[in-house]
Amino acid sequence: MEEDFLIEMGYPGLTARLKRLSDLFVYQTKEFYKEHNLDIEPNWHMIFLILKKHNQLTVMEISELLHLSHPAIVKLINKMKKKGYIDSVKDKNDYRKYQLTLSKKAKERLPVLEAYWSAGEQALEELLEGNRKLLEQLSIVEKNIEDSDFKTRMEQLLNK
Amino acid sequence: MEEDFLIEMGYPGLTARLKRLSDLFVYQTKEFYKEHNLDIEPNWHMIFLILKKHNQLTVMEISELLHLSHPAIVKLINKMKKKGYIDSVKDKNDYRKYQLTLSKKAKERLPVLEAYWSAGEQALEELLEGNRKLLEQLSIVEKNIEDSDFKTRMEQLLNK
DNA sequence: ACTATATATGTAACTAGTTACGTATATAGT
DNA sequence: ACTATATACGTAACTAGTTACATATATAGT
Repeated sequence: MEEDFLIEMGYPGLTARLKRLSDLFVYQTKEFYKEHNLDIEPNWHMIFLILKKHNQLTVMEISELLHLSHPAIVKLINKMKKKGYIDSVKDKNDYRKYQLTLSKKAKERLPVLEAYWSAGEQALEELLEGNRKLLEQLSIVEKNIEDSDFKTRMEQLLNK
Repeated sequence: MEEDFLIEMGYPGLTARLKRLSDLFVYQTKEFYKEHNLDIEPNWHMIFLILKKHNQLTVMEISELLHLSHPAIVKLINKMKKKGYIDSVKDKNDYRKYQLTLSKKAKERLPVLEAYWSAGEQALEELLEGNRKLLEQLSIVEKNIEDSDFKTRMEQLLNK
């Protein structure tokens, strides 16, 4: 491996390495979809899966299940609606909410999409050399952040 | 840990988890700096360190050492210049290049900044429970991508 | 010396997230 | 029943990266 200063930096290089790797996956997946004329975007995958499992969810429910902010979900869902992959009906018991489901078009497309997602999953398995250590290490960090977040820890360590 | 669908997804949830975690570090570090009235941004750290080590670099050299695109570096450097942390002089042998160095102000600020960076590094060590497994697993993925990138692998696996 | 190609920097439009704020509706307390 | 507070969704402005394209200068080939 040629010189990579983010690796050389050690711990402080981690944040940028996480982003760099995530971006690489996103942009290459986007290219992959484009070349195969799939009319979807990389981060729609999680919405397809979550609605396949739960059938019907609101923006806030998706936001909580994914631990992402609700405006992130709103933007995602709006794009998917525009392309006809999501149906949205006003909740009859609570007029603030919209119940979201996969459209007929989305359900029909699923088998085709799953072939491409499967290739992506296998490629990732190759890159991780067939083990889940990276996922496990991430889970450890995620769990520890729930106990006490990064900023809180920095503040405490600064006052020592 | 309460339900987290990105974790439940397994491999396909990885991309979003990397971004989610990176974003959390960035936004909390930004807050941390703001509350302590440090006039810097989180990703400037790597520029301070790389120029401290190499003394003088061009945009392209930084871009290559960090494995980031050159426009990313241009934006970063322009902000740092505006705040007076970077000096930039036209190269006398090659008028396309600008040689970048840390300004006097930057060098004077370093000892103060290092105390805050140290708190960040220790907080990260806590979150990783004092081992470098996450960094090592990332290195494995980064190395494998150099051999054959994610998209190439997806294409090959799709045609099987 | 001239021309073609390569390199360094800069700019525009994009991705996928964030926080801060606004508006509509629902719920709880008196 | 009225009012205060909480919740759901939406929008704006931001972060930190990307690719695609433009321009200036340098270098190589004839």
